[in-house]
Amino acid sequence: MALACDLLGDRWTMLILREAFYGVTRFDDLRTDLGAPRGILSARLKALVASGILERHPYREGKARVRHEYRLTDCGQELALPLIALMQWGDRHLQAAPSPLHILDKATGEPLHIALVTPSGQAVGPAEISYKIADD
Amino acid sequence: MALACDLLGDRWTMLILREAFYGVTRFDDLRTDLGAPRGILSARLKALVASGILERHPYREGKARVRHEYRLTDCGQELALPLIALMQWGDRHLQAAPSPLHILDKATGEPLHIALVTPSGQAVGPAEISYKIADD
DNA sequence: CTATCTGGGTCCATATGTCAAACCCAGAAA
DNA sequence: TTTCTGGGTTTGACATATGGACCCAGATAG
Repeated sequence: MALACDLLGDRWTMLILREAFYGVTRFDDLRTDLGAPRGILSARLKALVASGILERHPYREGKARVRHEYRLTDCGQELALPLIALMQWGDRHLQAAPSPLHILDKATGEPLHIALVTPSGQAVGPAEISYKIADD
Repeated sequence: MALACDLLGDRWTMLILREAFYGVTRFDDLRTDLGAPRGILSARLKALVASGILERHPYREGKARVRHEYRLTDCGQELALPLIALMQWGDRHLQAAPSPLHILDKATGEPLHIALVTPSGQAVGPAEISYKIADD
């Protein structure tokens, strides 16, 4: 977890990933959306690629020359849960503009929220949880 | 969410909160566990208190003089979900020492993991999720 | 009464990170 | 041949982090 914090624990990385989930994959789009300096953005993207969260994909639009976009890998996709958890916490506890992103069940359209579940997929309330430190 | 990142998105804050969940509440204990410089720790704790995630509680041990400990508020307690989500992601994807903390169902002892659930408490797989941007 | 120890900090000089603006490069268009 | 544009890297001023020295209060020792 210290590693995860090292990797994600700076002002921009989480925001870059949020944009990636929104589908923003191009350098300049990220830059204008986030207002991050080019140098920082470049460094963060490089680090995220190096750690396997993003992948650099070449693409070409019409007959323009080859460009690159940054796509989430599977590993990166799975960061959705922590990110959504953080977003929902922020929406509940920070009196800021709530995030406009709603997460819905594809079939029923019900809103979804983050919780702890048993292996069989049943949610468990905060009161029913116990923590245990492994011996090893 | 930008606010949440601003608040939590630095190298130490998450780690401080992890310690708080482990039950470490005193300045010097935090300092030795994390190896963080005093000044930073002091500043982070102040910020976390100011934003309502921690509370400063006076206490006295025997007849020593009054000290303070930093306890999670309710708002801080709810950060457990994002933190656990991040921890589980790190355990799965970062080849680091896995965190020794296991999260169990108090009744059955089953291991719990983070997921998205419907309002009725049923877990939903990643494939069954749709995202929607609010109009407003 | 003075010296000293300890938890809980603050202060300060330096190393590191962040920022904005300037520069570079490749291919397409003019 | 010059200019434009996406996608960067370099540069040098500025902000933040770091670790060490210093401070303060109450308890205890001499």
